[in-house]
Amino acid sequence: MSRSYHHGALAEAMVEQALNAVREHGADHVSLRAIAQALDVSPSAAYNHFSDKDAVLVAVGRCGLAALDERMARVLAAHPGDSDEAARARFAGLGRAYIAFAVEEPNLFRLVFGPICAEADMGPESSGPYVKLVDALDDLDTRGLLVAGARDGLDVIVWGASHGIASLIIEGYLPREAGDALIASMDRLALR
Amino acid sequence: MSRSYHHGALAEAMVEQALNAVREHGADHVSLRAIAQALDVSPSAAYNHFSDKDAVLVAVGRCGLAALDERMARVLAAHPGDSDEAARARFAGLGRAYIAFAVEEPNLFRLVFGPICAEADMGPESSGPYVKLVDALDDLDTRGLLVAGARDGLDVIVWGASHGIASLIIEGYLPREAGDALIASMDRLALR
DNA sequence: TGTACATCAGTGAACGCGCGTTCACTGATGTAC
DNA sequence: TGTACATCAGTGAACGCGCGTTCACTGATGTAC
Repeated sequence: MSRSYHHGALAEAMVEQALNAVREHGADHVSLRAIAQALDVSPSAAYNHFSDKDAVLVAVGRCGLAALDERMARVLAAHPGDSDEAARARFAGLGRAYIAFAVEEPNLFRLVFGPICAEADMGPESSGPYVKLVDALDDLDTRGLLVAGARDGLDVIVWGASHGIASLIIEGYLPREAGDALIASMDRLALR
Repeated sequence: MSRSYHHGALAEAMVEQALNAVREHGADHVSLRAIAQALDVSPSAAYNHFSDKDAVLVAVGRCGLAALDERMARVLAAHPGDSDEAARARFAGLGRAYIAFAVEEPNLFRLVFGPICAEADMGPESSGPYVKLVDALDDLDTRGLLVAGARDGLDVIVWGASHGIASLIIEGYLPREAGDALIASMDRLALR
């Protein structure tokens, strides 16, 4: 009960608090002061752990990216096995997971793929999600499930299309169903 | 020279000034006061013409959307005619124009497709760019240039992929060449 | 076990800022007779 | 053609705000001897 002078894990607590604030209000409307206040800590306490506000947001972005990666990992785990069917399911599931993440956590999605995190070399190309997509496509290709000649550049199309449709959905330009339509169309165009 | 009391066309001038500010610094870093100052006008003058700041930004967004539409119209005009080749060139050109707009005017692109303009029912689905894409795809389809069964849902894929890749390029997650790669891959997958 | 001291992680007051917006006002313009 | 008046489009001062960040400080903790 007694609040000790030293918080003990302020850095983690601030990131967690900031994460919730971002999820709810978007990264643009998060302030260090509000986070500090929510944690009953002085506004300047953050500076013992972070160089500035953006550093906190980047940490939040890392959490967001990890959450996306975890969703994708869960999908892979849900469709194990060596069969062609499982390989197809993994591919479709990854796309759905990406879009679901955007729809369910739009503010986090915007932060993760927005300018603040982009500047922090936090690129998804070098991390989990992209690697999982590449692996899934390679798997399909190895199994001869891709249309002839389709593999080349397919990463970029699939990522781009998923990302674009996710963005357009969360801004209200496309209906939610566009996500499923995309998966179906990609299957039809690239898989045999 | 003599600055008259009445500006004469303040609304247009503010939008133009705001447009330049958005292009240069991004919509997030534009302030009404700075715009007013640049036009040698009091900070409150804007309120005779706009209900609030967002109204100015929406007007800027409309300009941005018009600029995108004009680019696309220019591409169509550059490839006139009834031949299959022209139809393919129009389709590829539209995609390239979309991505070029994003790359050359990233801040405008972000504003046009961002939350502020999305709230203002300024959707591109109901306006020039999207209609041009649909027409180009219908044209290809009529000519029998699409892979069998590909037309359905293709608008969404193509728009989504273009939008996603454009976004990922301007945030630095994909290289510029990804745009051309996308066009090539879409041709390969959907056209015959 | 006790003590001196360095370091860590907080405090809280303040700086300095720019912002969107409101308000009472006034000069300029247009219109009706 | 001249005059009265309504309306339009500005002014400029002020309100009230929250923000990121700095700074000198101090209480708590850990370590060496």
